[in-house]
Amino acid sequence: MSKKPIKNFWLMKTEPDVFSFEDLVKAPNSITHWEGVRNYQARNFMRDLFKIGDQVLIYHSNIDEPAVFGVASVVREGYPDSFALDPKSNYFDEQAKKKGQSPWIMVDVKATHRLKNPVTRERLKNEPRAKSMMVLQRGARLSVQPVSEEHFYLVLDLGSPQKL
DNA sequence: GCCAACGTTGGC
DNA sequence: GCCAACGTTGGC
Repeated sequence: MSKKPIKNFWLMKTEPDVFSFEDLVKAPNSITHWEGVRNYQARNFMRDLFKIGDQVLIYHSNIDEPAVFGVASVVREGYPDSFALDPKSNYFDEQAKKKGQSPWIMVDVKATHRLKNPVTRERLKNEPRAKSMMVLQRGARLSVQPVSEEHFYLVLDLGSPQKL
């Protein structure tokens, strides 16, 4: 008898002007490395808790109507974000370069479902069952956040996911 | 474009 | 180790 693996659920924010869910869909095999996370708490989630098969809600922030647009799954667990060492990258980290080692972590994710009805922030705010979602809390800036299983499936229910 | 909330930096 | 100053995020 094998133990059922514990799957985690996450939400990752992205600014669609920089990288959108559709950009992820269009990437080779719909896979990309999620570079540029420069917050320790978010990094620690990716380093310590992201497991292959975990499911991720992809959320667009900093736009008129912030919303969850799709679902991705983790296909590679945490590894060093080498963009921190590349002076040409927007995510260059001078300190990391000096040390010759990147303290930052990235993961690879693959788009699996597009939400036919993107679930807007407004919609979630009007949904009592979503009230405690981290992304809705005042001042919640964390770009990588845990999501409960209940909230994950609630968003899917509201969004009419289509398999890619 | 504004600004509240938050994280980081650096002087002391 | 405190905390003011500063920079960034991101909703509105």
